[in-house]
Amino acid sequence: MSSAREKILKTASELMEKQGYHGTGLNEIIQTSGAPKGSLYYYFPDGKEQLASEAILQAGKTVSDRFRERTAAEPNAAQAIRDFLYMVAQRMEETNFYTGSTMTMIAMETVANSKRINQACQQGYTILIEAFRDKLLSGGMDATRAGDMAGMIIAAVEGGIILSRTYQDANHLRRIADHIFQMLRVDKI
Amino acid sequence: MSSAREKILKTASELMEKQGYHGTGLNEIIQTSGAPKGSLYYYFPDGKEQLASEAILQAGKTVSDRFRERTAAEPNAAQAIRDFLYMVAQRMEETNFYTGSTMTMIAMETVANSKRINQACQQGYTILIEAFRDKLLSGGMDATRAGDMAGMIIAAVEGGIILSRTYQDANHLRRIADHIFQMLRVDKI
DNA sequence: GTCTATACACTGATAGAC
DNA sequence: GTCTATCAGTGTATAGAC
Repeated sequence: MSSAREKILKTASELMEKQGYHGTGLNEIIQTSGAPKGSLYYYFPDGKEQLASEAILQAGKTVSDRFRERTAAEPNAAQAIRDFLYMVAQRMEETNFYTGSTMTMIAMETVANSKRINQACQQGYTILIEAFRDKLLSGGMDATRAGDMAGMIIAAVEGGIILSRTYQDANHLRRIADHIFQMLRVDKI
Repeated sequence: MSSAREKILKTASELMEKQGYHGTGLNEIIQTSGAPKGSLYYYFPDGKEQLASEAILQAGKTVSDRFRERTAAEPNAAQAIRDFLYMVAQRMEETNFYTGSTMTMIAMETVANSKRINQACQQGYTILIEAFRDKLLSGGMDATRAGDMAGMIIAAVEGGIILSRTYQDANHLRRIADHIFQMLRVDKI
């Protein structure tokens, strides 16, 4: 895998997470990444749409992989999920609330315009929901409820990230995490 | 209140709800609204930033007013909230999932760039959360829990709107609504 | 209050040399 | 693979006539 390609993709992901799809220019991506300008359309012949699609998919995979890693050691699913969300909250604080959800913004911005990006967002969310669902399954929750709850959790967390980012206060997300924890304790998993 | 000013504000609100802040141009707003072009900077001397700030505040007020109206007749708070959210879900279906949250996208896009817009978003969310909190209070919930639950509900609903919009399926939001209903039934309000 | 015209930066994208 | 130069279009914003 080429280094220039990786740098461009990583920078695009970070900038779009902070400023959104339309708020991030290709020139800005090139300058920030330090990658050679001629490389952009060489590695991403379909331009910005392709770049965003790949950035979203990568972001979804990265988060779900990280979730699986960080929660592997904790068999208590409720506890594991809360711990992970607290980690996300702390990361938001450490990054001036610019991080948290690469997908949310791009998903909202581009529904009306790009089928391709929309499909990438759907895949990204699906991967993420599956990771949470699997953790609930491993805790002994039945399949139907696990799928339902995983979707619920992702929705609440996305909302919590939005509020935390808007109010610049990660405690909104932490309260969501606590609530999810209480909710899951009922299932004794 | 001038008609041209209102038309510009309304159109800006609708377009930004669909395409986001950076995805919506001032020329597009003028053309779509049919308002005279010379009026934009006459009524909004601070340009796009002012326009977005006012659009957000108005959107927050509109939604919270509508919530208070539609839920006034139903004394059961849990039922009232669910009914309202089902109405939002139906409206999303009727508008090709372009509606649902004027604030979310703009809030996320502009945190890094505009203090003014960010404050408008905070106010908008606060107004909205208060409307839900008041309904819970009127149902007999104690103040601390009502404030907490209102924030939780808004977060879950925002997340539900994001998923519904991304997957083009309003049932994501309806499932959230059902879950909130179950959750509130525990409080017997 | 509304009009036209326009300034100037920046956008995504392409061409052709090396 | 990477470079430079450049395209046409659009972005926000302003000036000055009416």
